[in-house]
Amino acid sequence: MGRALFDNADFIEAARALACERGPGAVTVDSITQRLGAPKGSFYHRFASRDALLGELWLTTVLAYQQGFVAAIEAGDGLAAALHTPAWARQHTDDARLLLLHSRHDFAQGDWPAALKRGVQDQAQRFEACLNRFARETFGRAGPAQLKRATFVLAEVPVAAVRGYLQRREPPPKLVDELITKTYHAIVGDQ
Amino acid sequence: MGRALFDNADFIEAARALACERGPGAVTVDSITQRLGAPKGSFYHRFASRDALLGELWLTTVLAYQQGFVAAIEAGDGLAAALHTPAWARQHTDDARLLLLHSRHDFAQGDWPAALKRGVQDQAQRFEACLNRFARETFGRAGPAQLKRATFVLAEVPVAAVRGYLQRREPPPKLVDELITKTYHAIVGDQ
DNA sequence: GAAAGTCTAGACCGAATAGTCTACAAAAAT
DNA sequence: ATTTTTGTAGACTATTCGGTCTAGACTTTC
Repeated sequence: MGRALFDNADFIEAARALACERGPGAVTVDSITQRLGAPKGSFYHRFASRDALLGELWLTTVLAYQQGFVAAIEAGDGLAAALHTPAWARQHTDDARLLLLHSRHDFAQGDWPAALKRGVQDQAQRFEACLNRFARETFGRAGPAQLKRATFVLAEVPVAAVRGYLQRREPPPKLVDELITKTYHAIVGDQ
Repeated sequence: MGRALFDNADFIEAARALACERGPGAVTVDSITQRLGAPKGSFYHRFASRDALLGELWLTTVLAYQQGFVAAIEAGDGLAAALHTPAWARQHTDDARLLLLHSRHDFAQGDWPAALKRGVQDQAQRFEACLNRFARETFGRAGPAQLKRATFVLAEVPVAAVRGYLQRREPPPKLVDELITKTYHAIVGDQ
């Protein structure tokens, strides 16, 4: 055969499924191509390396996640930003498992392609900007302590509250939202 | 030479150092023996497998961590149990990095020796018992919702609050205790 | 319809790594 | 002193995995 039997998305989708089922470590080039019935050459015709594929998978996932978060912050609604994590986890269980159960480092340890590296930097910077903005608006300034408060309330606590359910492949119950909300008010309400 | 140049602890110590510096994935039998200047045969004379060594490392570390936690619960002091995590992280930075920055699964994926498996089960059970006791004493009963509240307040939040500092190899500041304490009161104070 | 470009196909290579095996040296037991 | 036990020593094996390379099939272009 001589014409496209697969496209980039096929490979990424196979990788996503594998990462979700058996963790990022199980995403090998062989396992991807095997699952797809594609030859190895096809893979390397499209992706520079395994890291390139995994990096792309990670970056697109984190961007999808971050979108709603940024929107909530830009709307000035911190609580909505904090509750975005459980909401998103309910809608996109697989992606949430990918993102919140593993660190970026588990995806690609070696040499990311330059384009991806920049993409990740941009993403991290946008996230940081959100935290800064929230810290300023809520605590008056954005020193280290205020930034930690913001991180705690917007990111650390929501992720921690959701993780156990993701591990057991259960949707986070409404109780999670209650815990996040109470924590939010306890920290933001009286700094 | 014919007599013990090394003992079990030497290998475990080398493994701990490697895991702390470069993550559990970098703990290979070769890297351990190389660091120690020991031959491979010496390793396998003492440990059944790489997983056996890593399992032992993980189990001893988690037991050391858990000790203070259990004591606080048995003294009926939930807040002390919640604050045990940052306190322990300050005193045992390396061990804390090991334990709180990686999951048990990162240590040994394959076949744990039976003795270790039982040890881990016992440990998990003791931990679960603590959560149960706290849930009953604090929320009246120990249903799923009360257990989640207990886990959130005693484990998930403290670990989440501390993680960022461990990643950057900084000791968690007092602010962390404040955040944990406020969260604790917000959840426990008015269930 | 010939040439060029695109994609499939999979054998092959080199590095890393868990684990084995045999030889042997020193201490302990007899 | 001799035998047995214990542990050192490291070459060797098997496997897994990322990545390369060459051959060829199909499409597009001219």
